Amino acid sequence: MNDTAPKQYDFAATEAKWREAWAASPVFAWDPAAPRDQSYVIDTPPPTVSGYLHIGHVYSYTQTDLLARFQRMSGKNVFYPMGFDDNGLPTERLVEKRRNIRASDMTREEFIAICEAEVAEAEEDFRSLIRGIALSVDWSLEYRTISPLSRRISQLSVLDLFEKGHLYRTLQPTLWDPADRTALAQAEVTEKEDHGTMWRVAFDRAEGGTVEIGTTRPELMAACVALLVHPDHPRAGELVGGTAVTPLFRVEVPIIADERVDPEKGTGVVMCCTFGDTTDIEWWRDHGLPTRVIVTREGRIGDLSGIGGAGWPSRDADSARRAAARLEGLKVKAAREMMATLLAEDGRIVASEPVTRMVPSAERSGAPLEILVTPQWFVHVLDKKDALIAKGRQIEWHPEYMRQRFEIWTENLKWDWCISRQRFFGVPFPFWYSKRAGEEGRIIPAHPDDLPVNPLVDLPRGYVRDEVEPDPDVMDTWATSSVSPQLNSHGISAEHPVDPVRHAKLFPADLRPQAHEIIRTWAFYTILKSHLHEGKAPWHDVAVSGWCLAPDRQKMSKSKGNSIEPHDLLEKWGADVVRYWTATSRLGLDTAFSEDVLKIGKRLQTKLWNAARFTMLQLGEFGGTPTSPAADAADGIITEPLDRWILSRLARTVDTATVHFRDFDYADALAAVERFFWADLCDNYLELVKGRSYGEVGGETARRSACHTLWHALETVLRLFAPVMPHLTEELYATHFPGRSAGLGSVHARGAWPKTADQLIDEAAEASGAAATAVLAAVRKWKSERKLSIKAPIAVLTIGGPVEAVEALRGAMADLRHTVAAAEIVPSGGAAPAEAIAIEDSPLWLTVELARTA
RNA sequence: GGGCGCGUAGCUCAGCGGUAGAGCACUACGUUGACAUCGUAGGGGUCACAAGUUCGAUCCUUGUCGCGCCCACCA
Repeated sequence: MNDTAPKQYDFAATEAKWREAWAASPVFAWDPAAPRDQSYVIDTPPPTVSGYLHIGHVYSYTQTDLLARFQRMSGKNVFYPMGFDDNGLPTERLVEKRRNIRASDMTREEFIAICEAEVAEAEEDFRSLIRGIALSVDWSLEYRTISPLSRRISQLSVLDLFEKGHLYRTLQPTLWDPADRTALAQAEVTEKEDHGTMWRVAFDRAEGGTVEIGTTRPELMAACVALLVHPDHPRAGELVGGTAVTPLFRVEVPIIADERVDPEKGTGVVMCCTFGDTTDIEWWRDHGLPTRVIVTREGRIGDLSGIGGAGWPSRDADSARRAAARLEGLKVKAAREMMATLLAEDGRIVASEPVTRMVPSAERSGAPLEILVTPQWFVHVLDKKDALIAKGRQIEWHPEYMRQRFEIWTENLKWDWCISRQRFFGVPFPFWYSKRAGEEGRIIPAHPDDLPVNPLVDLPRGYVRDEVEPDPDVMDTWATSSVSPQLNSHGISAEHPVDPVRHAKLFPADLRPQAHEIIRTWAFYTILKSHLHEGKAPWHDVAVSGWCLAPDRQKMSKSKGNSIEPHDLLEKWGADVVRYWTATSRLGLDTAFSEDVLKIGKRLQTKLWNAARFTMLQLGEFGGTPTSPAADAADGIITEPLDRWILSRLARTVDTATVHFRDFDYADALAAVERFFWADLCDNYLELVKGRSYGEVGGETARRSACHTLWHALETVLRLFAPVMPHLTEELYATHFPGRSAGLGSVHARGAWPKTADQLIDEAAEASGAAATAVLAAVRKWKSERKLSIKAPIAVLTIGGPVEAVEALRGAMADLRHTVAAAEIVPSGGAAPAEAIAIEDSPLWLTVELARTA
């Protein structure tokens, strides 16, 4: 026993000490030899190396760590890796911003080299933060989505999808980000409010007269391929089947009836351009309209010289050329203004009014999207919605309502998943296109054994350089991160094993922790890939964390100036207190940052430190060798009712905490442990047992019972708090329970969680304890109301009430007498006298006769 | 426009068909052998609003309002 612990807890020094110790210890290591049913596999979110560390990382990663630590302490062989999602567009954007460069201004190799360097630096920041908050990850499992193995597995994934017919390459209208100059998937689209103008433009009709359309994008006029009108439009009969002539370009376009036109909007007549929005695609496809794309990959109006040519006839080629000359090369937005001017000059603008609407924009760059026709790789998803929703239902979502986000997103999908990106820092597609005579254009997949390949450098088996055209694209970053379970398990499918033994042990995983805003991306794509590769759900549970909001409940952001730097937070409070704060908020719920909660954590830390010191003080030279509460009780060591009471309360706390943790309710688990520690143990038991532990009340047997109980109570409480406050509990455990600590290796070790079977339940003793604490509280209150010291001596304390209630107190009388400073306690079987004080939540009453003091 | 979540003491949050809870903050008193404290007591809430179901609603139903998020074909 060691009672020479410093009076105050130095969190900074202690946390630093254990950080180092854990780094060198195997306590968090996954054991590859252990059987699957003993393992708990976590599909850790690999943070996107796209920016800065924020408090949200601390918040959500810590919550996962609580669950990981519980599982490990419960005996599971926890697979808890850390990964970095370092490839892809997000990283490229970070690099371009930090280095003030453009990927397009240099060779691909140069740019990738810069990315690698920048990423290494950003990852080190993450590692430092993750160590700082004491995530119990096994660093030997660290992975990066750009590593050779990850590239190999990502390419295997694509190859497997290709072979199974889930992947196709096609030239079709696709969402396009003109700022980053790449195709995008639906999940990367966000709506942005835009203030624009609705113009009413008059088209001439071939049949004579005019027809007015409404548009917010006149710059697409040259791409107009039809006018559409609702069949119930008042002029439908007159217009449908006729021909309109576009202003300026003087191109004839058909007027078509279609139910999808909203008669209430604009003029009730709309122009279909290739392509202004997704409805245009439907009209274009359904009515077999020509393709006249005029916007370039850079978001400018391209070459319009085709107008007036054979495939694109114009009634007035000169007029078309004059308009084209003013427009070509302009960015879309400038072209819009120019077109408005040209139309006005031509007397075509009937009216214009300002409108505010939501425009689909790229999530990353913020640029309004275009729809271009480019060759891209797609994964079939639209025909698998039902199967995916069914897969989602095999997974338990925490909280349950988050499942809906997945289902709503899945149901509303409009596009297959475009996974090719015209970017650089990513995983290339393992494909070439044949130029060999007789098979021109044939897709040549890489041989699986050759992966990873870079088709720009490598060649497919049996071909020479001149015979192939390499696929130049890289994969969407989600196409690689969506196989994060497989990046860890080292396998994709039965057809493409990498390490079948490991894969069988790690896939499917047990837990996917993640934030709610990426349900539509990361969760969705991961479920999709697992389904397509092996027909399985990728995990058993999904734990969705909420956000950390600023104290004003606004979203934290640098620009608003209301954000809190993780490093400042850790420096001020220490990791354990920060972890306490995150442990008090539940999964899925957004939480306002609150210093008050940190203060409570700080107070708990201090209290735990002092309670441990005090317990050790009481144990003094205690040389016993406690085993477990249950065993010590069976051996006749735990004899006193109050000892049996606190151990019974402890047993119930262990049970409650265990149940809550299993149910992902770490916050409720913590609350139960706190309640026990603060109220039962500190406020009551430690006070009640003082006399006995000092040898002033009862004999040697009673003292021994107290010492064993104190020992068990503290030892168990430390283990219960261990997931939340790892440094403090490790320090106290190692200091005060060196034997146990050495035996386990750490308070955090596999199997260190208290076992229900080791606990002692004694209902009779619980009744005694409840009665004793009720009396204690009543006497405290009585003294407090009289402004007396708690220590004020009592001559006679009379306790009466029903026989069983008084009887329940019997074994606790000596402890109670000492604690309330009473010379004598008299049990009474009689009726309560007039001056008797009722005791709350108890049938007992009492009377107090104060000692005469000099 | 649809959906989901939230709206409980000044603050952060529990609770949930039967006379409202915790911690923080505030006030008063006490400070006892661990406690840069701790303990006891106190003030403070028409549980967003309205209607309904019920013997009884903060809790169930419906509607309204506010906040946030997700989704939506945005001409």
